Amino acid sequence: MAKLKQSYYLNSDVVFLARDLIGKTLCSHINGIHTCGIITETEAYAGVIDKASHAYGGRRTNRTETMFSKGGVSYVYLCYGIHRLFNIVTNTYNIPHAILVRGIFPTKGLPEIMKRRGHGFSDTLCIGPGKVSQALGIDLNHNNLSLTGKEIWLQDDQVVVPEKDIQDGPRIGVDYAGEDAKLHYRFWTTRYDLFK
DNA sequence: TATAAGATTTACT
DNA sequence: GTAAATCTTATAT
Repeated sequence: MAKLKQSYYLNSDVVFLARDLIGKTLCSHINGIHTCGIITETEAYAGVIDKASHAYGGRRTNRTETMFSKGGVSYVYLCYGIHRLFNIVTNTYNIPHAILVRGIFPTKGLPEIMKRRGHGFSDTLCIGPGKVSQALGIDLNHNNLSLTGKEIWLQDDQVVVPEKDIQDGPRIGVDYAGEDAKLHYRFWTTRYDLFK
């Protein structure tokens, strides 16, 4: 296994990274439980110029502060008062780019994942941003954590997803963002057979 | 100080 | 298909 280095997250092209993350492995080691999953779906949020981003126009609050950090940390926040959404902060200090992880394919600790989710296995067990966090045991305490640390990290398991099997389209749940809602900043694959 | 809306999921009809 | 759960932030009084 090869843990992704911090330099990987400093890339200034957040859309490129969102696509590149498809097929990478997201891991957590929380409360002594080790779980991993291959990323199957992401969305890019391009900071101050992106109406769908919390940081649009340079908005800076206690919540968005994390996104202004240097790339390579986690951004976890509460959505609808219930769900914890896990993001990967990219680019350099003061550039609030982030990538939302919307789906994973479980590869390690499946029993623990099912227990945390409270459901048996299904194709959609970990598909959906709130479900990903729940499956990996991520909560608000894991905001602003280094992604090269011991609790949460990403690694490259040399899984190759062919270009043609990565699809793109408009982001979900951001209709309020006007023209920016139409941008193809969402990437996903359905080739789960590659990960087995 | 108050109100509306949100990067969602789940259960029920 | 519709609604409920539930809380932070932003905008307005």
